[in-house]
Amino acid sequence: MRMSRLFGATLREAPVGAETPGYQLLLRGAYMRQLGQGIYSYLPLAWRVMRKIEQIMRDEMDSSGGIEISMPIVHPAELWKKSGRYDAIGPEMARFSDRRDRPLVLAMTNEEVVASLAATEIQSWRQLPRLVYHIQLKFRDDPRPRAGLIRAREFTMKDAYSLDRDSAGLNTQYEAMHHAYLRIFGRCGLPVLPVAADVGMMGGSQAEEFMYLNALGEDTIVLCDSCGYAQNRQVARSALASGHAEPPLALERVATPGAMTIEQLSQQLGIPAERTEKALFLATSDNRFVIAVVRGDMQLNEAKLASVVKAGELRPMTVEEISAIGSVAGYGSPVGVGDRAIVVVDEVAAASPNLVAGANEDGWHLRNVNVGRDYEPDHVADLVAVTDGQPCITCGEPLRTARGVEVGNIFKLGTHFSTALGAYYLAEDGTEKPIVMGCYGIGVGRLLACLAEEHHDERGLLWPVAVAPFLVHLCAIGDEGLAAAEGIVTDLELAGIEVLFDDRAERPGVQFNDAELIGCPVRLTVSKRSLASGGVEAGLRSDLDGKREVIARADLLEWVGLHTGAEV
RNA sequence: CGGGGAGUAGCGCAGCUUGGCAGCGCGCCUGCUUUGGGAGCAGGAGGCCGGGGGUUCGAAUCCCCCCUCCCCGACCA
Repeated sequence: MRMSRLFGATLREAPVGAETPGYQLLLRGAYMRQLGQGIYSYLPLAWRVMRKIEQIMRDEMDSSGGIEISMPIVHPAELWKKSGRYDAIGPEMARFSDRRDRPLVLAMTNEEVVASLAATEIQSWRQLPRLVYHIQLKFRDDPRPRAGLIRAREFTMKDAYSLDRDSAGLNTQYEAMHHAYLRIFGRCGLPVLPVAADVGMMGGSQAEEFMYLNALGEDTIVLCDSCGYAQNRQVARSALASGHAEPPLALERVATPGAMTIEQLSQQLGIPAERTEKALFLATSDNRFVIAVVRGDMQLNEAKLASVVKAGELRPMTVEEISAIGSVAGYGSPVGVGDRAIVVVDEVAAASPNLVAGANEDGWHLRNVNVGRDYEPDHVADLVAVTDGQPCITCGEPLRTARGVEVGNIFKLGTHFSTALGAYYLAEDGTEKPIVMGCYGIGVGRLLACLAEEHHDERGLLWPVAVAPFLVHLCAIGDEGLAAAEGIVTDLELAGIEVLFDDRAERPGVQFNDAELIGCPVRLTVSKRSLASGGVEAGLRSDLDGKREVIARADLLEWVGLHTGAEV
């Protein structure tokens, strides 16, 4: 490819608003341009990287028994109503209607379509297992897009769906996808960590996310360096002491004027926070009231609570709502008001006797509150957010937290979608059974963006060979260089090597800077000077300060193959 | 949605407080010179100053409304 034909020019300065280094370089290097919030055009360079990533995905999906299909991006709303997600999802899904007012949606993902296809195409156990996948645009009206392709609204996703007779089959395909994903990220050159994740509100029994650990990530991951425990904070647990062993004491009112927070409370009463409990008053989106209780020294993990009460999202109750159920903001507890809300108590708080809790009366608390005696919880469950330094649940060593970008996930769906959309098969024993599904996604653009964050230096991008837009960047300096370059390009391209040929009449400094910005693995330079010393100067992008060798034209292919592992 | 910030040439910015010719750097075009680390000289093109309304003799500048984009918090590949 001649650089003079490339669409898009490199920029000396990054446009405002591009905050992360990888995103800035992708813009400066003429890889992509923003069209609107969370919406991007891919220029030729990024498009080539995308296609290479996709090809790696196809390769690994196919060798895992997958078959590629292509499903629509516009779906009848009816389909999503059948699965229950039309109402469950909210404004994140783009909804519109056609000219006859039939409601449509833009695909966020394709479980419904796959289930609906399976309903017509799969009749017999003999046709299972199956794995279908496609690579296609998705639209999610994300409330807050950011960091370029790390979090876009329109994005390309590789999504695969497994169809099985039973959960044993699902487990097999799930495991296969787990390993395929590790190979995909490995081949692309992105370090990832699989972590256990929340299964969300659509049911499902197991989920893992593939995390690229980076400070710009939006997920918090809980890690144990000693035993390798790694889970999303949404589900992570730690080994926590369950409190003091002492017999329950008599309930006692205590005046605590102005003690609205745990900190003030423990100061006033001269007791540690772990001898208190705090009650959080929350409401579900369908306006069910929830009182969540955790020990005073711990933080509530809302994702865990939402999963217990099967709520999509939770909001704090208003002061008015809190008084309406007989409590007072700042002095709340389930004691005496527990029957007016769903009471969910963290298992550590439930096992801790004689805690100080709110009296549901302004300025008063209660001593020696005991769960089960003073109020009856509807659920006792793990509700606590893990924080740095807490002991690991498997080995007891201190945990640490890290930020990560979720670049892929695998998910055991079960039979929710197949039953909702009528995807049944006839089993060997003659009975009709629902197909057991799994789904497996990777964000292609997000993967590209993560690669840019991972592989760059102060001068520009630095692509791994497997995904580089071109293997070789050839700078031709001056008329002599330009004349000699033509033949070299032909040699390389005939050998199957992708060359980005800078045929512009730019000064050497401009060409070199652009080459470093664009970041192809090999840089070749041909000029009067290099020709005088016997050929073409060759160097690696990853070793800018390393020695550059002059290679005879006849030995170029060998040099490139040797230094990049490329087939020549 | 809540909080903070920004829209002026392709990109980066000044001008706005105190109303009076729309500017600077880079990039772009033409010519000459130059050719191993973002060249020099000369000449040039390019603007609904985000949009609408208002105040004023006069608005990029003051007032009101709207739109867009970015960043920080609740959600996802």
